Amino acid sequence: MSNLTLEDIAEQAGVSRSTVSRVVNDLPNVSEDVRRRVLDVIQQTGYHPNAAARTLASQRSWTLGLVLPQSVSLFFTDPYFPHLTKGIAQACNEHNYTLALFLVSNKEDEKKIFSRVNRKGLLDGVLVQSGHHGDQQMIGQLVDANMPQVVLGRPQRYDNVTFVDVDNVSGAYNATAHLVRLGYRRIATITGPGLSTVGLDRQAGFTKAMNERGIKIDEMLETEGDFTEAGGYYAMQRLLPARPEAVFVASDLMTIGAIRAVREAGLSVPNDIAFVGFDDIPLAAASDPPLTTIRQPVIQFGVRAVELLIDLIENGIHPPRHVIMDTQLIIRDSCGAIRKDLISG
Amino acid sequence: MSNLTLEDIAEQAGVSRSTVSRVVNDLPNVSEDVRRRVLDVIQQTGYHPNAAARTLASQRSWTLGLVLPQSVSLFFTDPYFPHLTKGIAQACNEHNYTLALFLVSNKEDEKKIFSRVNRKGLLDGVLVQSGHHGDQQMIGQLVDANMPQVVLGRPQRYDNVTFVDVDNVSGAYNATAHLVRLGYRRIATITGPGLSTVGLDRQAGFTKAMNERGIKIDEMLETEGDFTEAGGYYAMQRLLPARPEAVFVASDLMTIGAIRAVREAGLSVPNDIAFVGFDDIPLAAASDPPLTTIRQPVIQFGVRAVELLIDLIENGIHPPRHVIMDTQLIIRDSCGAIRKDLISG
DNA sequence: TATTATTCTGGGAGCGCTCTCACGGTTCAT
DNA sequence: ATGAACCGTGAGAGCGCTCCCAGAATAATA
Repeated sequence: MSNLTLEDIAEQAGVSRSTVSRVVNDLPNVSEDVRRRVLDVIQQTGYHPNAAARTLASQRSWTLGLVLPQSVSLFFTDPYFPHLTKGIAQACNEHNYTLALFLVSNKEDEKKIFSRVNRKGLLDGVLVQSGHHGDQQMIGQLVDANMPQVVLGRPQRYDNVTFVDVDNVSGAYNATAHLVRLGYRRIATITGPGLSTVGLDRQAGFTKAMNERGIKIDEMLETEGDFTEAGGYYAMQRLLPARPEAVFVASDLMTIGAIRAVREAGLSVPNDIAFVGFDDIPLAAASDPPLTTIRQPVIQFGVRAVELLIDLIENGIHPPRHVIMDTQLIIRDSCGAIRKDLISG
Repeated sequence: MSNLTLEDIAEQAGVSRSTVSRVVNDLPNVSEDVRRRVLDVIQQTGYHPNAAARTLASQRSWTLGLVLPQSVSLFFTDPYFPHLTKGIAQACNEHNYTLALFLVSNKEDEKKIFSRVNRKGLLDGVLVQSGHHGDQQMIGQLVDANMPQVVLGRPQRYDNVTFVDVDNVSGAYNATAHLVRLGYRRIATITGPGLSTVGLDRQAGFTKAMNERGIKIDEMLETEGDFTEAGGYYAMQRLLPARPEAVFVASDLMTIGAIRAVREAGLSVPNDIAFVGFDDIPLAAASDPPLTTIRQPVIQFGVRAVELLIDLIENGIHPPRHVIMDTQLIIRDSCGAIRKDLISG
């Protein structure tokens, strides 16, 4: 049906191709009369401009790429990434960009994907999720290729790259400080993988809060998770013999796993062990008990990243910008705040 | 850097543009000698063909669209869709297609997205998730526009459209039959939304199993959920007064919510009420208790859909095909099978 | 009224590729 | 030796759009 071209519309409206192009792109210098006539023909025929031709001629594809590296195969497990993707997709719609999704699932994929991402005439710019340090290669290559790029999360080396991040340090700090405030002293932490900046930052926030409060950190009370539910479960089993009163866990999903381990050991949350998580995934409020956690502005995060990228595309490469977004402590039951209130009240 | 064209490579290699094109596209009729020479130049210069130009000339974009309608804003809540997306993305990579993601988040979006999806020169074909009956419009429009399309899940009207679906009826049948086999008689069900074929099919399977076993269905034991955790929770609260012995729930996420309601009522799973869910999401195995459920071949499902779509694109529109995939009963603790075994053993 | 500025419109030259066709050079059967 | 068949190569004509530039038409100024 719609193999119509600009030329066809021009003919039917009795004007030139250039004029139709002006109407389609909403440019000035077209008389009201002509504009209406052209618009009518377009309406009647159901004409849509050909995207490839437009891209070729204008050197703009109106398409953004979202690259999620291999370490994010968690994609379908932790609701964080789908949620983020939604924010990004929404923002793309808003700005009339198309979103191309690149999920790297193995080392072989990575090459294919990079050559596709880097191909001229496909993407105007790229959002890259920063994951383990092994993923950083892509970022460097894109810098070299002069492809407009915004990194999601703080990359390992970030001096010449624009990124958006959440203030993980202060988030973790607040979570830990909250536990201290409630009177806990034997506070443990389940960290993220040591290779990720997110994991490291959250651990740093924990350490900072403990140090500032003058609480010594027992090394038996620090253990590493991998951001999965099962990872949280096993981490907690390792922690249990050291008898922590409270745990700051670097993600909600791991917290859910950790609580499962606590239950299995015949203990209860928060009476025997209190928890604060991170992320505020939808399940956090519905968990048993509801999770006290650090909320990230996930949707806003995605939106902001897209805005930065579009700015980069449309206004050229200026000095790299670093946007850090704030988190928020959400108090529910898992930290025992309510119980404490009752006692002190 | 790479604003090289075919012509540049041709010049450097001392051949014509056509020959370079043949080499790049791995076509025959190029002497080994020349091919090597051209390949060398490409290697050295880091040349990549321009995607838009290729698309314009060949009328093929090597890009597939994935459209998730508004009713799937669950996207970031139920792990099912991310998981499916992963399967699709993987298959796209495999076949060297790029995946464009279209998440409809409101009515306004829908128009924008449709006109983008339908635009010539952007997509070679589209995967559309079938959701509520309100979403069916897109499918019809794409048929009208002659856009190659594969529907994910069975659409309302499906005579002239290719789709992939899971055998929801037999899955639900097996789930229910399993509960009957374990000796339960007061069996309830939490269905999906009445507007979705998935929900309806699973309910049909439940009904069929009950009828075949000669068990009357108490209408107090049927209630509708919306595929969310909270929906399962509230549905279960409605069901509790009717005192069911067992419940077949149309999704794992709702099952998790339902179990939460049971616990809050001071009852235990599976001792007081047994459960079978549907989907086998990753959390199902880690839930407390681990969920007996119907596993869907999610990844395979996505892969199959992509294969069908590519076939449609490359070999033209033949009679629509309907692929139905099998499910599998995964027995864990929530159905009480283990307890029953102990009693009978 | 003559002159200059301003608005509208059409023509043309690409954007970087694919694909058909034609042509010289081999190789084969006749 | 002669014609047919075939392979490797290059030239040319698009694919459907944007965007610059040059006229024509109109409006504003002297």
